[in-house]
Amino acid sequence: MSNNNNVKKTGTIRVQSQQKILAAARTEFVLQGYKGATVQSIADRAELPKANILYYFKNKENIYHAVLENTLEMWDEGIGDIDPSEGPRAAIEKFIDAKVRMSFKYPEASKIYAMEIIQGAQHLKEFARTYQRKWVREKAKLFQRWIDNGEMANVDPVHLIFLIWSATQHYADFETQILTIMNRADYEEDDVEQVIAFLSDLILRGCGLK
Amino acid sequence: MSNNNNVKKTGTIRVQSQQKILAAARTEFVLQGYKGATVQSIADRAELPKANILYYFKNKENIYHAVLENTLEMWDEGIGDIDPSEGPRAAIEKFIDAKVRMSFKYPEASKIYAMEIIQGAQHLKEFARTYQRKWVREKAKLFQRWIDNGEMANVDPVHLIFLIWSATQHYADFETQILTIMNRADYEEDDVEQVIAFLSDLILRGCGLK
DNA sequence: GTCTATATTGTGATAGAC
DNA sequence: GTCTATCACAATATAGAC
Repeated sequence: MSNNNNVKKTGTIRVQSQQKILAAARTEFVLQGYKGATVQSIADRAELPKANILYYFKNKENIYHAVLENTLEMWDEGIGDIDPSEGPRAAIEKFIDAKVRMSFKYPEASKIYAMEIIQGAQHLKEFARTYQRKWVREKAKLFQRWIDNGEMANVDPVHLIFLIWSATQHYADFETQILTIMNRADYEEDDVEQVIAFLSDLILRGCGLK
Repeated sequence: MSNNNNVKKTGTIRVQSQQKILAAARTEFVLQGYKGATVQSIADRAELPKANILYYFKNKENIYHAVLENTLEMWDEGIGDIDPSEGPRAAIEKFIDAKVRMSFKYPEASKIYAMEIIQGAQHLKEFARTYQRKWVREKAKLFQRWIDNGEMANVDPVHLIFLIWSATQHYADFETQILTIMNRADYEEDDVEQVIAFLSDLILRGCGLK
């Protein structure tokens, strides 16, 4: 009876703390890798005692799982879907647009994902096997139909998807290299639009759509 | 005097052991990350006692440095140079060809490199700042001249280089994902040629060269 | 729900016998 | 040059006081 009235308040602290922990963990996992990121370093970045981290997430692997899940949800939402009726040009344009904006907005999510794949995708083989494979096959079929109808050049649809993935994610994953080469400290407002314009232009022309 | 005659033999063992260690280390660093790869795991993979690893390389960081250097040398050699006199079409074709073959032949080198960049490139900022920046600016100038001469479409040369890098390295770095999506266990002979054909075709057309 | 203290394990690195 | 034994330390995770 004495603490019935602060259930909600407690819940808010819980959610806030978990969010802070996940954000801190994402950064640490990117900078130090899974093994290199210590629970202590995550705690320091989240400005919470180490024991609290383990109170909320039980162990380090659970934190990593939570971070990965979070990342995949983003991947899923951010891409949106392709509307078959709009034709190849609009479809590719929208797809590139969405992926580039995601890369610039959530570079850490892209990096976590990339590292996971590079290291063998131990934690998300199932995701690629089921969800992604299906997604790629569906979209590839759609592109193939457009090719068969003479609406775009005869390019391999699956490799086209890989090309768009790699070219767009590159701006998140290789941020450091790109900025160093361009002699800049950070990306600027214009960069997103410029990259979208460049990639849309080149890829659409490459697909015989310009 | 008693062991004068086996100096050469000893030297060979040294070189052989170092090569075995570097190969094992490269694999471990890719699979487990810098911190996750232990000296013991490298020793096990190289089939040598742990103490021998540290005898040859002093400490773990030195092993990693040696692996990185090795990787950069490959990057350097593999790409070759662009001959300004051969024109944009041959230049881009050769560049794509070289990069794709490298990716399929030395996927681990590409992966090590990618992880290093993603994590902030602490060990090779100098490399990007000096060598790579110069390389990109030189090549970009060359492309710009071709554009100004009307020999190719007006695409941003620096972003074109990024696109070719990302699209080609993708087949090494995201190997796991690509194979899973294509429902295959390994790459096959034909794959290299197919990827080269796809990328050359799309990018050349994208540059107005087809 | 928060935090301190600590048990336990594993790692990098060295000393020293062969 | 090779390898065994060991040290010093850092990490995860838990127990239990508040």
